Amino acid sequence: MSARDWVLHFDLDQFIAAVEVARRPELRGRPVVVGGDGDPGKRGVVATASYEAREFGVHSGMPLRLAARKCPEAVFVATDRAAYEEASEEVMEVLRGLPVVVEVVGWDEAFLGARTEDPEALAALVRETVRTRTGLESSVGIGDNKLRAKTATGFAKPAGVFRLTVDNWAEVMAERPTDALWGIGSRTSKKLADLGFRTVAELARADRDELAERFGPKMGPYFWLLANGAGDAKVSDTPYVPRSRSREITFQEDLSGAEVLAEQMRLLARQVALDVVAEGRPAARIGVKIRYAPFVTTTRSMTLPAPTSEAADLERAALEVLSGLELERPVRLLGVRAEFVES
DNA sequence: TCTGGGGTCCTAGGACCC
DNA sequence: TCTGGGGTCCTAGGACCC
Repeated sequence: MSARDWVLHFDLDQFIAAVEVARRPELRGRPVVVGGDGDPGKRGVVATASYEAREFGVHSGMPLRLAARKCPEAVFVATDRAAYEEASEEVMEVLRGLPVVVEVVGWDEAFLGARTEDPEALAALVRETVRTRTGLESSVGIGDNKLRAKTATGFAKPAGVFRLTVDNWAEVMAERPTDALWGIGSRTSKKLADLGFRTVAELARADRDELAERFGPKMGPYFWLLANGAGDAKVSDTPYVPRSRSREITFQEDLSGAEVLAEQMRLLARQVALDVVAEGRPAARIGVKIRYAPFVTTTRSMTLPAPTSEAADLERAALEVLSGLELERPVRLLGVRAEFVES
């Protein structure tokens, strides 16, 4: 067997719940639900449920209130971003100590590039090293590109390894619905079904021009490539450069009135301004998001007269954009986003 | 839905300019 | 006016992911 390039997709198992259990060992083996401020009576959704909680039908994105009804004996824990960022950084450092190129793609995920004869042995080494150094369980997908590695991880979980390449892509994926593909969600899957493409195999045989007609010049052909398992195989450790920074808040009680909302917007804009300064690059655009009580969401944005990192400028711009919106109806969410100058 | 928060990228229409 | 054609920028919204 000869050495060749492989893409591994590394993914921590139930990451957020695992971090909470690690610092509160008495939670091990119990249904744990992390989300919001830990009060299932309040507005908020599940960030991560432990496998024990998932047995009750609790999953990410589910309203906390509903999770509490499905699993009354669950332990509800507040989200603690700083703790997850710290744990994530620790794991990524462990990965960087291994003979792989590490491309971080989220708190709990990274692509690993490596040349090896035995990718399963490498995957086992990665999992074992992370477990002994951090106590966290993980799964690894092995592929000949990022799409297949990422997809493989879904079959590797929990605490396993799975290989998906050109050799078994069709065998594994052909009869699955199109939303099994990374990048096709429920909306697109439904539209594809309306065109007669229900499975990955059907989409793989579709006419690219027809897809471009329906989904646009980039997305249409891209969906076809996904169905055929094609994709980028380059793993890069070049540091990630963010395009934007945003802050948003869902109020526990709906708010309304120009003054009340402007005050909330000032607080959000100041936070974003701090994020912009920390980033060390000026913002070129400011966007405001408002969600009214019936969950109807509107966004408005403006290009700044000149790129800036000044808190006063960003705050003024956010308030100006906000003032163009209907503010007398009950509002459940306000958000603000700063977009950086393209680099 | 009782529906968070932080991101990315694409699309399409209108404005504007030559 | 019986109103070309192409390029670029701006903006709102859609879709997806973790």
